[in-house]
Amino acid sequence: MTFRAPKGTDDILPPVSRTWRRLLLTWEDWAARYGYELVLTPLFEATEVFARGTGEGTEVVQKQMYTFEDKGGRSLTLRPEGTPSVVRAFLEAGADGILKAAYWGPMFRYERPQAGRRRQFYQIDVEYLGSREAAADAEVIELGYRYLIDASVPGLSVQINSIGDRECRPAYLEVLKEYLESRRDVLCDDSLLRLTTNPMRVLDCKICAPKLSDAPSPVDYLCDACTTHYGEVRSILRELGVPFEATPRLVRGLDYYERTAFEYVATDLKAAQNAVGGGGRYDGLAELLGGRPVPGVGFALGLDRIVLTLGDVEEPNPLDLYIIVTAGRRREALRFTSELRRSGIRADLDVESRSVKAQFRAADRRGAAGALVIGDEWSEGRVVAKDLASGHQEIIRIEEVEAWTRRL
RNA sequence: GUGACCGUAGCUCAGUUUGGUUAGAGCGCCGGGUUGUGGUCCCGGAGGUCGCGGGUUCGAAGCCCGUCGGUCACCCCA
Repeated sequence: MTFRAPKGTDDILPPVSRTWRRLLLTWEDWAARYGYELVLTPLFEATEVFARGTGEGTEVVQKQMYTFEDKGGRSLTLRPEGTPSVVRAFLEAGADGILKAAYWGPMFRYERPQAGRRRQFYQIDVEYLGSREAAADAEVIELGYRYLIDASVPGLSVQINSIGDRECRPAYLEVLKEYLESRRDVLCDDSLLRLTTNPMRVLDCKICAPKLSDAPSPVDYLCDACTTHYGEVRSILRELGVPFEATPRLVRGLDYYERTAFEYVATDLKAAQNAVGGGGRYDGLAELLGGRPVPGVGFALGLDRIVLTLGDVEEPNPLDLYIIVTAGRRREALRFTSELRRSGIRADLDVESRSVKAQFRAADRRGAAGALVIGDEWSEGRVVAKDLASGHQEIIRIEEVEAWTRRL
């Protein structure tokens, strides 16, 4: 073995890739049902898009970006997340009104790999741009929930919170800082640093949080507008039948979030990285990128993590018919297989001219429902058709093959 | 960025304790047993620079150092 995939990246091959394919197909279905349209943006952007969008203060921007200079001297960065790109694209297109965007693809962050944390990882994303309404928040949260349930993620819990907006957060931060100053003695080194850079994140610290149970929560300092918004989001979610847990200590790691913040947690997952998705409202992001105000709310789901929660169940590569080629009938077999495929039957064959025995074995391993022998009977317009589950075999006319297959 | 554990066949692992001659098993893969018939069974085959580099030694998969990689946790987040 000479080359390996770079550290923290994965090759996704069968049979595991079958699960990925299924997850992506069902995702396309759910996105379409909720009226979200495909939006594709570049995998890299001007570094500034993330520096200003994702936020200079975030760990992601400070330590985790794959940044490089191209031959024209531009500083570019492989996207560590998708939201700033979509907002940038919306602004660049001069779009107005509402855009409901759905997409999926690889994201890149330079980190030490572990279970559920890769350097190239895959997200399923949704952005609802152009509305400040709580109904938009609720719809986005509902869509993610319905999809994850359909994907059968075990032990799913939806946790939501409101972290205030530009009106009320500054006052809350003052109160929080004051409180944290008074508890300096119990804070860990990291939290002492965060006290000045991003005090809300201290509430997220695994070491300190248990000792700070009496810390002020953002929800208790919301302005009237935020309180109303948060109340509406919750009441609509109840109306829609989406179970959730109000989690006052939930805080997000990206700077642009305000008001609604939420996470999808796979509580059954033993790995430390059990947040299978997360998101929130980002009404200020467009302005951070130098554009006009465009409100928005969205989520990102970690595909790799979803797959992780599903365990090692192997999915089949469904096949209706395996075509068995005998000596001298190769051309006929190729042509007939093509006809079957065009009529909607999942058919495959062996191009290696191996023994009939080997081909039957292959048919069995592929889990094909039936096998067809293209042999001497072909000259009379007939083929041997074998039901591989029962072992029953008969000679049928070529025109009957399609109907015979559908009965299997 | 910090720490712990681990690298032997495609996969899962034995062999390292006490260095000793040709490095093993199961599964998987390919072929034969039926020159047109799968799953079970029997037989055979392919496949390994023992992660890589250096050192100690008459001799290293095994001991020492380094390095790369993997896994998990911290941190961070999807």
